[in-house]
Amino acid sequence: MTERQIEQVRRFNRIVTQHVGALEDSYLRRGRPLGQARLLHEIGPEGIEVRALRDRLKLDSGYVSRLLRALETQGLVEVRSGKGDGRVRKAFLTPKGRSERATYDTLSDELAASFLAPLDPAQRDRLVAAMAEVECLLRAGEVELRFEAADSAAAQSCLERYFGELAQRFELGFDPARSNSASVAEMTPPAGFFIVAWLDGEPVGCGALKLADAITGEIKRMWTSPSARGLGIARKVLRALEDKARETGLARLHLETNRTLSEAQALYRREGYAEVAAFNSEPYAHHWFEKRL
Amino acid sequence: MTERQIEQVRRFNRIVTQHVGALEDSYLRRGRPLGQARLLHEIGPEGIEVRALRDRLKLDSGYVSRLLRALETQGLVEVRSGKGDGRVRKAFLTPKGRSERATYDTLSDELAASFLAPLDPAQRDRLVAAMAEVECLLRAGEVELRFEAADSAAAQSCLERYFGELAQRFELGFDPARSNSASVAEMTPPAGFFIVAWLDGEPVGCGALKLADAITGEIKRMWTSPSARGLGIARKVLRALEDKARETGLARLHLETNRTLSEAQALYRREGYAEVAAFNSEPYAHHWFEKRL
DNA sequence: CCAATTCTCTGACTAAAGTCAGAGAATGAC
DNA sequence: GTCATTCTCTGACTTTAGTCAGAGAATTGG
Repeated sequence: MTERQIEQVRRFNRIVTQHVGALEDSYLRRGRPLGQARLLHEIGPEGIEVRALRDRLKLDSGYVSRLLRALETQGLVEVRSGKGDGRVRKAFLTPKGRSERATYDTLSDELAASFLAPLDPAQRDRLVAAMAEVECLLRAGEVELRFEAADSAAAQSCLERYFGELAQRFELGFDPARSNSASVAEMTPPAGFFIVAWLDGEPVGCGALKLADAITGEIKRMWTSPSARGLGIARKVLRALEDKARETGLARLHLETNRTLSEAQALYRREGYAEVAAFNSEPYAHHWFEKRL
Repeated sequence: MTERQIEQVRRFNRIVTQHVGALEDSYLRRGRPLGQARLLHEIGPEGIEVRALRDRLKLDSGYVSRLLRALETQGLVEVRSGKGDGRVRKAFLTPKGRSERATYDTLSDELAASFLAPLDPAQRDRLVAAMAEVECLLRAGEVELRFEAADSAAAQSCLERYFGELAQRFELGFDPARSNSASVAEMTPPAGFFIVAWLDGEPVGCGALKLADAITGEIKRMWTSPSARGLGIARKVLRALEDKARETGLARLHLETNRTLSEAQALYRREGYAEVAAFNSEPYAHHWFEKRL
């Protein structure tokens, strides 16, 4: 990365914190100490466990307790023991607290509007588009890949969602049992690998590498959660699997895909996979690809 | 502005403050109280007058004084009376303070780099471009227009810089005396108007409207500071002058321009000015424009 | 030269933010 | 059933952040 880029990022940081930060502070605290205001926002309409609150805001337990007491005496919050574990207490908004939060919401809208107000419509569109792009790329930067056991909770949750989606998208539905196998055993080292993409502590994508023979690997189970599309997760996963394949000494990778998955095909072509004749009889496949490593 | 836009701005605010804000705090304070850290950054390599410091950070005079004392006892800062006015004191960084600031600089670079690091080169370019766009548009939103007396300090500073630039750009140089007049009197209500664009308390652009006859106005002295180009300032100034012209009951606007000022011509065309035959003998003009209001 | 003003500093505050060491109840492991 | 652990809370702090009133020097306007 170049000096120019770093310079731009720094300038951006400065300007944006000035704008957002300065305004947020004066605007959104509504005369309340920052600590209390933060708590109030963090307690959603569903309530939140006190320990979760502590965790999220990274505050001392005594401090949180005191802040909650303050909000309670203002009649904004109610803390009561939830059902289940009697030690854990949960904070809820009272009606008054809810309306306070609603006011905050309105102000937050106003703050956002104040960014747009001085601009003309064309500039507004540009600003919004650029903000979406920044947001998307910052989030993309937060994605973390980790190889996981194929039978881990995260892996299984990905696979379930993946199969569910295939069932919806394929003309004929999808039944994993009819498809060529990629069993847990086949995706467990050293027979294969399963990788999970994480974002904000949630699994949002996956992919698997299955060693077919001494020189051939198969890419399987490539999936990205709809909530995390457009962040380049699939590409990252694919590249990570390719690295792993190279490391393992493989010379080529195979994969097949269904014609309804056009984004996937575009990705494979972009990443250097060439369409080849069918190398297996996967019933759900319409295209077969190969890449030499 | 639409709900979708506001939603996007809010999401952007949230994400960015999380990223920048959270990191900046823990990263850049280096164990120092925020107030001290802010002061340390604001005292540049040249030193800074204490009152300027107060102004910039909007802090109480007693508070600043105390913070400076704290930095002094840490050996980071030295406060001494400057030459000239004996009341005004100026804060300077000691060598130790300078190195402390250098460390901060490095960390700030690292922070910026941490945004870029997880991305691939194409994504980095996209992020940097989007950040530049956001920065530019946020700054554009901060521009303020004010009608000012044509002989005010701001107006004169703009005009001086404007003439200086013309002298550089025109093949034949530029001598205001040879050019068609737009004297202070002619730009003073009700004979005419002078408008100044402000950004961060600095004049960064100007424009004038001179009433030629009962139905005709002339646009003159359109200029934007090089430091503020690309923010749409000229367009804003032009539109404000047009509004003023309409208000005054004018039916058409005239303006002329030199062939070297191609951006200006593009602007005039975009804003609905049509090129017409020369309506005066301005020696520096190559193109004459008219717009019906 | 005098009076008003400007600039910085100190003393004396208050409020918020945050830390630390337990106490007391509930739970989990064995 | 006992003991260690978990979770929340209170009391007793410290440090930051920020305000206010005024003192004392230097400067400016007339």
